[in-house]
Amino acid sequence: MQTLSTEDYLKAIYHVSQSSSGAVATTSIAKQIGAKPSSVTDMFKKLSDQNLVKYQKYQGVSLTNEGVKTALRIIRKHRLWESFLVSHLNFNWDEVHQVAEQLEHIQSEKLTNELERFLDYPTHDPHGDPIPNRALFMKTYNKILLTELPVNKECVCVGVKDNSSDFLRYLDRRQIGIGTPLQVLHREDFDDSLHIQAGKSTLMITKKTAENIYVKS
Amino acid sequence: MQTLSTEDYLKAIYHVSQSSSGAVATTSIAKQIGAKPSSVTDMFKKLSDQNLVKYQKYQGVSLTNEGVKTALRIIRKHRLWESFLVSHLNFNWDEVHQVAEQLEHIQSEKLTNELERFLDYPTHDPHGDPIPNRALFMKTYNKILLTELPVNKECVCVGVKDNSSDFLRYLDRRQIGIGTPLQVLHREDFDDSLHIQAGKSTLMITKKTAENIYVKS
DNA sequence: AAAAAAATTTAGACTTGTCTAAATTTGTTA
DNA sequence: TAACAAATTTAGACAAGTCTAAATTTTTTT
Repeated sequence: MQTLSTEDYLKAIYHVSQSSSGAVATTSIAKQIGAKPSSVTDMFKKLSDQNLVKYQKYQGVSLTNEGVKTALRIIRKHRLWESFLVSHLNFNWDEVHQVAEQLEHIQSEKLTNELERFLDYPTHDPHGDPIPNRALFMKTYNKILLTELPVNKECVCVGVKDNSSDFLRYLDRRQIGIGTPLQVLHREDFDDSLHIQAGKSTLMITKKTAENIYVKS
Repeated sequence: MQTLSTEDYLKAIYHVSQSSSGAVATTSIAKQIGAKPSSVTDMFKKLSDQNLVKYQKYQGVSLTNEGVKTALRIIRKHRLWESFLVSHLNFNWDEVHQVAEQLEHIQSEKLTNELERFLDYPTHDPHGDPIPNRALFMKTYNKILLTELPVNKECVCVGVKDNSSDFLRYLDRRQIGIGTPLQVLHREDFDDSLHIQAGKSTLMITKKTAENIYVKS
């Protein structure tokens, strides 16, 4: 049974370890959590005492099996709640994160499993991220960034890298969402901007936009 | 913006003040919260500093208007979540309390209001307790204890006084729930036990049971 | 490889909410 | 109404989680 704080740390460590290789550094967690590095060191020690991370002074941490499981349980709840908020409570995909950050800490296996059933066992959340099932297994498809897609190849938007409200609302205005069919019509060599087909409309997006959109073909 | 703990105290003070008159005593809150009286005194001072209660040393507390509002906002969330758990997530009425105790602290007006809409503006929770609406107003009907009902008068079960699992599961086994039509067929003078009609079956209940069932006629 | 910079840890302090034990106030009873 | 009992408060301590400032280790640069 974890405290709110340890759960936040485990989740942060999991996310950082996913997007970089090797041990997770003190500073990266400090940034993610919004705490000072000294506080992070303190917490690393506590997590280590509980065998949730492997910690060596000055060398960062890595999650143990138990730590991974705990992190995935929280991520599972987070993404199930996000799905619920969007599908039944009229939240937009840029509004759900803050509330899900709270809901992910609710302790009740029955609640989580019943929520999953109620939502009909969703495999991905509103941002396209995979939802761990009861056994904490999740289906990841072979997604690539839109920048890596060959010109004229058809694909479908399956997720985003940047989850900021600014970006998500921008996509909303461009009518791009999870499931939208996309196709690169032309890549401009000058500034790497792309002319794309998005659903029924054609539009221009910058390189920065394209490298924050995941697609599968 | 309150902490988990202050919210628990405000709710406890509200509940105790509803079931007794005058100021709320330190000990009664200590019992309700499961803390020592000295801790309660500390918290009374903090709540008083925030103008959520009126506190006079050795004289207990009473909620200010702001304190009542805060308590009702928590109770509103608690009862909405209980309703959700029972109506959509297959929880029984004796299982919801513990989870709702956690969910009631989630901070998001949009969430609360959308949940209320999703549930179609329920006026009472699974135990028959009234749910404050957005304006924190709640409809209380003129309920009486089953012990006070005249023999042969028809009525409907609208709530329970004791919310323990033991009692609620007992009622489940007897097939008595919110909305069940009840009628006292005979009151036994010897031990105050009652023969009642509950829905389609007749059964005997003790005085103790009858004085924990609310009905309206 | 020495010096400088960056990252990390330690030490000591603070806040919140809790506790125990002792002191004080209120109430109850003889 | 004096003495006792019960309720309440105070004083001092503790745990969790955080911070700042200083010390230490690692990494990078010259």
